[in-house]
Amino acid sequence: MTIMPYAKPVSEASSGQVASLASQIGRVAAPLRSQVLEVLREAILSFRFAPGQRLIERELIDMTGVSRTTIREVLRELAAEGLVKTIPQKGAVVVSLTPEEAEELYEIREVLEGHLAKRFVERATDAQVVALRRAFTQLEGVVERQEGTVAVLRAKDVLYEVLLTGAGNSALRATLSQLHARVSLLRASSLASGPDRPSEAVGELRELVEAVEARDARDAADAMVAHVGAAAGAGIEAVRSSGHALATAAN
Amino acid sequence: MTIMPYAKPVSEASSGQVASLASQIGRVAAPLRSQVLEVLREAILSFRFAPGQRLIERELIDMTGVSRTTIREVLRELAAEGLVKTIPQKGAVVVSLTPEEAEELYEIREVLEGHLAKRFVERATDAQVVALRRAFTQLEGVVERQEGTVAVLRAKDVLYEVLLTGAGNSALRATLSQLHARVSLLRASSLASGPDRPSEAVGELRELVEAVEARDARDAADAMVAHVGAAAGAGIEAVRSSGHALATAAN
DNA sequence: GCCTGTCTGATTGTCATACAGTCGGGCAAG
DNA sequence: CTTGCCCGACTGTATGACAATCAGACAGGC
Repeated sequence: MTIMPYAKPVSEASSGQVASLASQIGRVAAPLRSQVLEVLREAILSFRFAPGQRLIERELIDMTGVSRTTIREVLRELAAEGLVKTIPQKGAVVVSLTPEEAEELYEIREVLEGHLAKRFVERATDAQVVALRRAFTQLEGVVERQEGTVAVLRAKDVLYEVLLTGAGNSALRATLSQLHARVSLLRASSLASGPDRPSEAVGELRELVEAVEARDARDAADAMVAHVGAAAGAGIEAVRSSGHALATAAN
Repeated sequence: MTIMPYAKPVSEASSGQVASLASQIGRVAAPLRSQVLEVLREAILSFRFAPGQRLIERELIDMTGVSRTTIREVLRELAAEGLVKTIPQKGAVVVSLTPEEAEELYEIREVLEGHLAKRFVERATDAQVVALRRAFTQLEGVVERQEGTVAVLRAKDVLYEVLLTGAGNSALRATLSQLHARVSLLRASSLASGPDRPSEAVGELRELVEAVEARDARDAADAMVAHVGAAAGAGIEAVRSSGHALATAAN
């Protein structure tokens, strides 16, 4: 895992209209830091770093090839995101959720995603509703054809993306992203989920999509709440059983 | 503003049962970093650093007396909290909210605080309900006696604290704290609020307290939503008028 | 054999310094 | 007045260093 300093001639864009140009020009500027942040975040969420594992600065330096300064700043950001916990004199440790904490997070998600659904119904354009249906159909296909957990997660992400965009509240998007990231710390190696949570989820989401197409905000919110609630049940159940804080891809 | 490195011979305790003892022993260790973080956060929220103001590392170093390493790590944390925005090649700038962003934040607060009220009704002990009433009475007194904005804010904080504790969801607490911090970036120097938002707020909160005492979760949630909604209206209105992103202590 | 005091290595917390890259603004030339 | 160059101010990143702390090994005493 080596990060070439300024390897990719990409640019994180400074702002506004220039952004699009910047990428064409090949201006970089994507601070090394943000690249490292992405790499580590990804590593945590994909469980290459297991929950509870210590993240030793020296090792991260060796892995990434960047300096300690950079690593430390990244660790602060990860800590603020809730993916890592910093123990004084001990350093960073990948967060591992207790069932109680998981429950709390799901509780918040339920509320916010209910709102998300409601807002989507209220604000989304017809095109966005169509996009939602399309994303759902896609997900449905992936689940039916049993293309594997990763594919399912990717399809779900797309669907979520549609919802978040359609709801038009970037603060909500940011908040939910963070919650999702933290919750997904549950989904560990033991990808042996419950019976077949995926197909159940599809059923729940179908309700959502139909409510949205009917432009019924309340039904949509209810469907979403039900969905998250079910996911929470499955997820937390899995955590409780599988010993520590490892769970499944309940959602 | 000088932070004595390890000024207080305190140490942040390692864990568990020792913690309580540690404080007696006077062991600290509160990493310098966290002290600086608090100082800067406070400085931002109290508008000693105005929204939009650049936070130049060198100056922060001079102000606090800590090294650049520490300052930079703190800035990353503040950025993750949403109090500061980092512009590539330009550094940290105190966030200044646009009316739209403010609206988005209030929207989320509305949802989450409605839930907070509901949860409080469902989970709080009788003692906590009494504490809520007490906090409210206190606030009421402060507002009536016109003891000033600071006193009002402090009284509100107490009331919130009771709610958050009673609701028993620490993730919710963390999320809301962050939202509150960001929203309060609106409340700038121009403390000339609307007509008399404070007393209106008291009225709204009375509804809340009464609903709670009646153990009516739905009413409590509604009251809270109404309260936040009103605060949002006042706050955002103030922002729009007072030019940039300065507003009032609407709430 | 079990408990306790001590030593040591591994790591973090913090600091000082250095240097390239970038941005903004001033200054000079056309 | 516009264009282009130069400089100073900062950030982004790297490096080396040192004190403090913690965990575990180790040895000595009861």
